[in-house]
Amino acid sequence: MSEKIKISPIAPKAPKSPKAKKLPESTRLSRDDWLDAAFKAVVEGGFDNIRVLVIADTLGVTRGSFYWHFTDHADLVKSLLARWQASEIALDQRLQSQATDDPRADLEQLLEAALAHAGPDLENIRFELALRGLGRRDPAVASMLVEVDDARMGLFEQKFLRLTGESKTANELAVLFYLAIVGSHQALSRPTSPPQAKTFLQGIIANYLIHNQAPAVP
Amino acid sequence: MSEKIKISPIAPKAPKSPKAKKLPESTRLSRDDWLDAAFKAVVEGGFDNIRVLVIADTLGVTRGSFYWHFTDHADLVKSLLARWQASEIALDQRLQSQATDDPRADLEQLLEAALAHAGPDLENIRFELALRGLGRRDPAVASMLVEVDDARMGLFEQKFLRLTGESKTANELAVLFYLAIVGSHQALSRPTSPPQAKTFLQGIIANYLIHNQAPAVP
DNA sequence: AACATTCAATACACTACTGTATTGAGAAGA
DNA sequence: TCTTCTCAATACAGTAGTGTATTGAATGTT
Repeated sequence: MSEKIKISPIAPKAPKSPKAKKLPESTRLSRDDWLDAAFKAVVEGGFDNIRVLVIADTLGVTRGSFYWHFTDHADLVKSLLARWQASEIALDQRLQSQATDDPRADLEQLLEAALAHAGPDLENIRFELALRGLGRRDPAVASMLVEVDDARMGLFEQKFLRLTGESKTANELAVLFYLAIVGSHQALSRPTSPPQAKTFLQGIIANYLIHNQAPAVP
Repeated sequence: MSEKIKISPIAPKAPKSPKAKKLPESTRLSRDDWLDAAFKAVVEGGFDNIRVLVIADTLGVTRGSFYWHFTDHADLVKSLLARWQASEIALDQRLQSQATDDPRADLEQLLEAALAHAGPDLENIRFELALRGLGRRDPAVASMLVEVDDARMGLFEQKFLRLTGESKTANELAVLFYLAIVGSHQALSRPTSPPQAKTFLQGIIANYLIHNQAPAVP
């Protein structure tokens, strides 16, 4: 073995960073704790903001912890993506199981889920937007997003079909519905967006696309 | 003066990178050349992908050139943003001056501009999405985007007002129109998006929001 | 030709990271 | 108690990037 190492730990004192944030009362960290912290990093600065050194600081530990829970940086990102996708699938299934006999009510609920799913500080929306950003450079991520989007579109289309009875317009309305939701995500994620913005956008979309209240124009 | 430097240029030979891309035939570089290269870097990998060392390589020069044209990295980014905003304002003014007496035709043109403005390989759309990503972390960028969005919304609203004659629905339709456009940007920027996707989305938006062809649902 | 400007190359100093190997401390079992 | 896991700290090595100071080569200018 190599003898190039001779560690003399002079003073293994308190954790050097006094700014350690919301550590769950000096417990050991789990893999999920790291994933949660990485999630927040993404929400705040996109996927390029996942830096294990920085996250370790915010968790109040050193990178020694990280490399025990994960093999490397890529492993962290991969796990984060997997966890998100799984939760997304679960949400879709939950929504599907909650279907009623009123397609309009169902669509309202889907809309509510898409916008209210935002979570505190719009975390989920911001994460998803960051994810779409990553998808623009990473084909694997892109195809994952296509899957998720297709699943959602499937739900939309199914409801609109029951509403219109006609396949083509159902598809078109579903597309428009999807575009409006994605657009809302962008709009809501703007730092200056007021709290009532969500209700406002939600109302417009429901009004025009679900309840078809578009004014008759000559 | 300090005597710590003693440079002995052994062999100042050919530009070390044989992969120098589309350099305009061994001319000296201008500030705009750097901005163009930075633009492409953003299109490909977002604003975090602006690295002067890397861009210098693709341009076939060293960073010595960069630090002549720009004071530092921040200067490059700032200039890039300024250039984009200026071109965006110019586009808006051009569109406004091309107004006809048919608000529907005008809206069609605005839609066309918003989607076809894409440019080769959807460069402009991808740049704008990256910009929105930056806006989520940088308040200054965010407010610049609000300005640009407001200007666009102003155009939309004006046209829809002439169409409906009623202020509230005009605003709502303009919002929906805007949401659909931003959503389209996301959809089109997906790597797997086929070329006819633009026409497809454009048709739906025009159909439902400009020509009001939504099917009557009981 | 002499000179000044413009742009680019080089060397150097520095920072911010990742990854690896090893050690250490505390909890859990035997 | 002794041992074994589990998790975290440390030291070290390496990479990728910024910024700065200086030199150098072309290209005008007079």
